Amino acid sequence: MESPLPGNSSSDLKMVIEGLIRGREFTRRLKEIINKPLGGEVATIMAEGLVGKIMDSFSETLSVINSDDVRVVGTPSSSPEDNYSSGSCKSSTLKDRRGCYKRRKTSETNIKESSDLVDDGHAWRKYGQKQILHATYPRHYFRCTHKYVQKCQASKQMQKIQDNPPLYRTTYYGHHTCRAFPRVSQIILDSPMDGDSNSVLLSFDQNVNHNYPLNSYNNDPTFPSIKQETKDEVLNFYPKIEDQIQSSSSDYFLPAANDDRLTPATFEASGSHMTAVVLSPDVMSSGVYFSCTTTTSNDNLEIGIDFEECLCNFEGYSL
DNA sequence: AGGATTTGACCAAT
DNA sequence: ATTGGTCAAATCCT
Repeated sequence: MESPLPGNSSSDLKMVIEGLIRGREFTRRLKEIINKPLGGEVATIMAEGLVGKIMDSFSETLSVINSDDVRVVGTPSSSPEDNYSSGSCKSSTLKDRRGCYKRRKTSETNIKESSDLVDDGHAWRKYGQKQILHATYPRHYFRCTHKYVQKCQASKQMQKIQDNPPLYRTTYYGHHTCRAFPRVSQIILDSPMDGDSNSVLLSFDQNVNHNYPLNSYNNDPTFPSIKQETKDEVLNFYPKIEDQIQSSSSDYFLPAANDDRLTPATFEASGSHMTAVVLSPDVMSSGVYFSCTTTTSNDNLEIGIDFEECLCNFEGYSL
């Protein structure tokens, strides 16, 4: 099998996986402590220590990911264009281009299944829907909103594969080459890199709902439609983003190397439950992300960090 | 009015 | 011939 990480050393991948495994182990221990009814002060101290270790694992892994263009899953391809067969589009007039397209060949994919439609942080534009043979539910086709403005080739397909309980399959194709960051409200991440594991501050706007609202003119009631990005949501975090898009600057949006404070993240909040998905800008198109869930109840704060998602993306690849 | 979604048509792959 | 992926006009929403 060819290396899953072209342009990236296997030692880096190994470090990422080890960091994730470490994090998972720390999380497991933390869960044990939390589940004990009477932990006392000792348990609190132990829990705090584990949280610190978990955050360290996050930071170390993110720094590795940030330092290189990690590609995680699928079959490597030399360029986005290589994902498509050569089309036979000869006419240049708009009207004559109808039906003229480059059909996707076997390309780099990342398949994800989940029971709910979690916003992956990218701006998608739906361009088609198709009833697939022997499938109960139609398949929905999405392309990156910035496909034409920034020539971003990323696309995805979403399909409901089960109703009760609901299960959705999302297949990602290609990488995001666009410079627009995932939708964020307002994020202040006081980096744990300074060693103070308790100094993580997450600030977000509760009014922004990143879940998928039902669209009134979506003809498929079983499939919620994607929330469209708003200009304000992007500008909140990168005030000059619009100017940069127009000037085609290539560097402005990139956070400084290894600067975790600028790592983009998305948040979902419902009731007392909040999920933060932190993405590395270099790999967010690869579907690599860390999921940190916090649940607040009265005076208690529970923190769970889900490394399973990350590890799943690395499964099947040998170092 | 501008932008996003819907949906039938078109085309390539099988 | 059939099927899946994409295009683009029509439609809808903000």
